[in-house]
Amino acid sequence: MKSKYVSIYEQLASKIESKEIMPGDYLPSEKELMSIYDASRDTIRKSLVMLKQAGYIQKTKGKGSIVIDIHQFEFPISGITSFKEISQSISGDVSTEVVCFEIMNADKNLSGKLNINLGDKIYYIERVRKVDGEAIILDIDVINAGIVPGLTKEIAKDSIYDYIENELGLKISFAKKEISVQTINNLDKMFIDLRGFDMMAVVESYTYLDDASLFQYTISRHRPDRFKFREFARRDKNV
Amino acid sequence: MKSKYVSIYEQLASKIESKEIMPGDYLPSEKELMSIYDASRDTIRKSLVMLKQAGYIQKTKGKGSIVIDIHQFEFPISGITSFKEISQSISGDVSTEVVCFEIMNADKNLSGKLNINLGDKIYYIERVRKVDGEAIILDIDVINAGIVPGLTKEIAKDSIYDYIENELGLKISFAKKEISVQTINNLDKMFIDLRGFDMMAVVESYTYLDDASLFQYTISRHRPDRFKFREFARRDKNV
DNA sequence: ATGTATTTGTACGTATGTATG
DNA sequence: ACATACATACGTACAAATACA
Repeated sequence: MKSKYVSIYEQLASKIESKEIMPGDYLPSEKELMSIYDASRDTIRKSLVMLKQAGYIQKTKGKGSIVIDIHQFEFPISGITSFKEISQSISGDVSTEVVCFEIMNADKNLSGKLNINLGDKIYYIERVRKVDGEAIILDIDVINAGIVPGLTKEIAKDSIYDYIENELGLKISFAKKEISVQTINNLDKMFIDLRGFDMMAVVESYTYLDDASLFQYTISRHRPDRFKFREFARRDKNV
Repeated sequence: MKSKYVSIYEQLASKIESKEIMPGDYLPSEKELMSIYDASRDTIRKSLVMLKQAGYIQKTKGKGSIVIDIHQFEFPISGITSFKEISQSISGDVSTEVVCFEIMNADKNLSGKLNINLGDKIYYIERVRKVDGEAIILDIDVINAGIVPGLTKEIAKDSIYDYIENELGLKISFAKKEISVQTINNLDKMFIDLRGFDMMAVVESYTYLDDASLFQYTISRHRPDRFKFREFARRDKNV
């Protein structure tokens, strides 16, 4: 059962996405929204906080909530988004090839990354992402098999996140990410259509479930000409 | 006057930073926090939402709020942070050289970036950032002089954000950022100690005040071996 | 310049629902 | 079954910033 304030957030966000409410316009006041959606001020304000954090609106005391123009021309790449989810907004033919799928015992390096004991079961997966037939991304996933059991090569070819959330019913909650630029390595040379590039944009992620357990360490290596990372940030974190 | 929930957030965050409350520990329950800080549940929950968004804690219904270990080893580079603020957490000798400071009329390109009229007054500033004597970052700032008047070369050498917030009393509120990797250009060759690198990590930012006015467009070009961008992201945006 | 209405921000209270142990 | 803890949703009151007559 979805909560009321999330539902109101989604309705307002979709009105903004569809340009029914344009950038520069003010939303109805909180009082008006209360009667429009038959909700208390508390509920409306929670929806507005979500809109604010997501970069849809800017609130000003005494004035109102204005729609800002961040969302109109591009989709966000930041946050926690699976490749399958991202690929839906990419124009072009997208495919995934699973070039390595192993269940193994964690060595010293990998057990450290996942904060588990030496020898614990993990999945080690390498996937190449192709856009319009060109191999441009190499994803290396290390997944704690004690938390995420039953993975198969077929699932890895489709969407691991989909399996975790919809088959296992687990909730992916938060991630720490680190972006850097690194010189190419042997895996890049083997699997990526490098086109002469000698560096790769690298996103390392540690991803956690809602019980704060770390289940995944990912290295995502992108050919630099096809890499773009977008972020919406707020200096003032108040709610 | 700082609000109560922000003050409680700061107290709890500092207890976490200082390891008085360790990762893995649970915070006192909301009920207990109410009596500790003599506050209502609403106020406590606002503080906890801030802690959650900032990556300090994970909340679980029925259990409590556990401290997670994201903040222990590193500071975030993401968000809206001035170079002066970042440099305080860098070990090493940091300096800034203002290699270009001009007030000029916006041409077609720059007026488009700042969403102003052709010919409006802007500041165009180029700054080289050195760490331990080595030039590793080139920052190019285009600032709307109608919104941020009175800039000087001296201010640019110190901190423009400091001037905007503390001298002009304006509030920097949000930014849209885009990270990419680009081949070096003539400015890089002129000002950066390239050490043979032929690409740069580039962060483009559009930064806004709290009245949703766009005042700054920045291109920050980093030598790739010294570039690192960290983000904390949540898949579930509820408040 | 002043006062008033509007709008958002903060703080508190109460009740009920849902997940955990 | 029960107690505990967080989540949602309703309400009230007042403060602070803004807009306007």
